[in-house]
Amino acid sequence: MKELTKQQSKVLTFVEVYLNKTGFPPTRAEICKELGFKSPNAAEMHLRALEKKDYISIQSGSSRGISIIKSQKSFVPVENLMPVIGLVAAGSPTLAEENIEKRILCDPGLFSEKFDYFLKVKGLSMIEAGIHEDDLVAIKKTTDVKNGDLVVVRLEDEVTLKYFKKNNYKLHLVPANKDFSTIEVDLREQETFIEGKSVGLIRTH
Amino acid sequence: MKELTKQQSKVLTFVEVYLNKTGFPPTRAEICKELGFKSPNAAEMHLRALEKKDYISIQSGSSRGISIIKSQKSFVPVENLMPVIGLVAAGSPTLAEENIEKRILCDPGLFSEKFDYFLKVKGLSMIEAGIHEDDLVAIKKTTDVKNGDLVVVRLEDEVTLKYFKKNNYKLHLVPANKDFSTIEVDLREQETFIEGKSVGLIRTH
DNA sequence: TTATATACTGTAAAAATATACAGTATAAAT
DNA sequence: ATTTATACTGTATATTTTTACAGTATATAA
Repeated sequence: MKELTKQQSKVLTFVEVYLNKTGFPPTRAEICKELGFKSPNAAEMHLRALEKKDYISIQSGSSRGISIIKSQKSFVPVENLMPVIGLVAAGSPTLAEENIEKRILCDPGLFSEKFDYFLKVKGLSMIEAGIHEDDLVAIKKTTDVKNGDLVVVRLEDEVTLKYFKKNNYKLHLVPANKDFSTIEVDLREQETFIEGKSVGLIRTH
Repeated sequence: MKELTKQQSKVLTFVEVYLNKTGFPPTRAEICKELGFKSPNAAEMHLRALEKKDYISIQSGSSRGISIIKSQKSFVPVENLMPVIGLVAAGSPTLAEENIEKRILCDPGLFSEKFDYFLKVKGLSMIEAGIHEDDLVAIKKTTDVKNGDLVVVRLEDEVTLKYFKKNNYKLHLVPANKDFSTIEVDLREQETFIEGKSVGLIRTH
């Protein structure tokens, strides 16, 4: 694919944005208005250049006869690429790009509730809940959790996935493995961050 | 959504097809040519009706100013809508439309191997493998299975999900629950159909 | 029977649009 | 020093396109 000049790139972007917004391509005049050109010929020339470089095709004689030539890039809407975050020992499971192991194509509404990311499970502390190492647990970012919910909690710099149980000032983070013991936290003494709760799980066999 | 007349439906379909083919909407004249009308007003009237019924919007004064109003139906490519089949006692888990409980948007390449459908798990026979009731197990249609694979097998009219183990003429269908016993099959005596194997799992919490 | 909706034809004109042609200006390449 | 590419202005015009208006015909509902 040939390189575009700055102006050509702007024109192409505008055509795509316009198309996205309205469902049909812009006229030369509309391109001029957007980019501040005073002559329709300016737009015309850029379109011709884009056509020569195979970014668009122009149906001559037709109004708004511009088609974007689809590149091989995936056309999956970005909101359906859900990030996978490793359950790292230190720090929050933030959605910063550097924490994202990969992205998975699926519907954010795949489970009963919408979710924000997948957390990759480390360790066997939840094995009796049918949650295995390397399973991807779908996490919805929320602090609104109830007793019995499977939650992602951060204590100091450690992030953990456990069942949530709270009475008064006492927080119990309950594992599902008899070899592990419940983490007991006094909320008056230790700061805790509820990162979210699990709404689903996927596993690759 | 209001019902369309036959002609309105034809016009709408043509607009969609044209849009798909060219990337921009047709003119009244083009609609007329396609549907055999002799007056542009015929197309105009159908478009107005489609607009009134909220199937399209028309940007007045603009050429080709037709936008399709996207219904709530997903416009996701059909190949990414994976069918979910209930694990019914009788018959093959076929992909016939009547067996499909629903479809789920996700990538067929979500797991390590491509799969063809989801099977909804009934019962607790695989609980120790972390497979719960109502989990959706991703099944790849294949007869090429190895010992240790999690397979979908049909015996007579019963379909079951078990671990696969075979030596000579003896087939063992091994559950993962000590309350269940292994199903033993003599392949010389009983016909068995290997429907496929599991390549992954999803669960809604 | 008289509306009312569907489904057009036919014509015409105003407005939108593409597009050709003649220039200007500037920076980088040869 | 001259070409070449980029990046426009400004004008004009042929063509495309929308869209209004005046009709016709037929079936269905009130």
